Formats: sequence, structure tokens, C-alpha cells
Amino acid sequence: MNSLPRSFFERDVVLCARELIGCTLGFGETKGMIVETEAYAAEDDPACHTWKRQGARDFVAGEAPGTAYVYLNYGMHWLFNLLVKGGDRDGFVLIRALDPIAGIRTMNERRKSVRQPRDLCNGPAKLTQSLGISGKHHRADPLSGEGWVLAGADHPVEITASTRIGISMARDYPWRFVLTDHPCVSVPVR
DNA sequence: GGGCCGATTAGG
DNA sequence: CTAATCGGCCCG
Repeated sequence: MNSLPRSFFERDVVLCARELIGCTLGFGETKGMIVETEAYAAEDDPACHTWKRQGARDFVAGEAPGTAYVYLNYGMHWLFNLLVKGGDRDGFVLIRALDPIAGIRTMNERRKSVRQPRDLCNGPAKLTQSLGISGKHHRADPLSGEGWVLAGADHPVEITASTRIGISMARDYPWRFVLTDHPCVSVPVR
């Protein structure tokens, strides 16, 4: 499998978010193709945690590119990001949706009331639940091998850009990327 | 310590 | 549409 090199995360965070579409993310026995991402820039982006949180700024400064930034949102949902730094713009890429590839049985056990496979990972908190990712994976290194898979796309894919979901600041930045018309995307692009 | 705000989700 | 549920931040 063509694992992504560390240098993949040493460039512009927005470009990196775009390039992650079509890549494969796996943890344990579960795996999926990334079909939706968002970029959050460490500077000049009011929607990024770095805007308000010293801890997020420390994370960017102190961790290696490719490191997992996992945080609890709304007191109950874990969201998974990858740190990008060393290029034109540092920041985080939020992984928002996957097309399940492996471990569907396990995903179904971890999530309840899911009717169709397409609903297993079609949201940022849904995919962490399906893959078994939580706060204890904060600062993990998905490029280490150790239970993780982060591999390049097999084929070129068509990508659609749009504005980010669920934020109140910087609503107009076109930093959300989806695999065009893919059924596992969290919210249809308008 | 108290109040407020979320990069969300499931359910009515 | 709303409840759920909690860490970080901003006060005081």
C-alpha cells in the first residue's frame, strides 16, 4: 500500500485538504476512503481553534506534520484532524466523511440505528465512532503504521469545493472539499 | 466558581 | 426543531 510520506503534510493546509480526497484512512480493522475534508488555517482563520485556544497554537508549534489532533465537540463527539505544517500555510485538516471499505461489521457494532452502510461514516463524529477513534488518540501518529493506514489515492478523483459546515466565523472560505456527488458525503453540496 | 459557546448527532 | 453534555475561555 502506498502510505503517504510525511512530506504530504508539509505544505499549504488548503491544498493538503484537497489532496486528501480519495486517500484511504484506516484504524484497526476498519478502513475507508476519504470523501470529505475541511481545511482550518492556523493564521487568519477565525474558525480555527488556534484563533481562540492557546492549546491549539501550542499543538501546531510543538507537534510533527501528520500528527492527529482529536478533540471533543458538543461534549460528546470526537472529531479527527491531521496537522499540516511546514508549507505555505499551517493548520488542520478535518476528516468529515469516509466511504467504508473494510470492517463494516465492526462499524455497525460501534454505531447503532444505522440503516445503510453509507450512513456509517458520513459525518465527522460518525467516522470517529465507526473507526474507534477517541481522545486517547490525540497526538497519535497515523503515519507510524501502528494500527493506522493513511494511503494515497488509487485513481484521480473529481473534487468539488464549497464553504465549510457548521461554523459561525469565516463562513465564506471555500475550504471544504468533497468527492463530487459521492453518496457518503455528510451534507450535499449546494 | 459561573456562564457561554461550540468544526454534531439522533430523534420527534 | 431540540436535547444531550463537557472542555476551554472569559470574566469576576
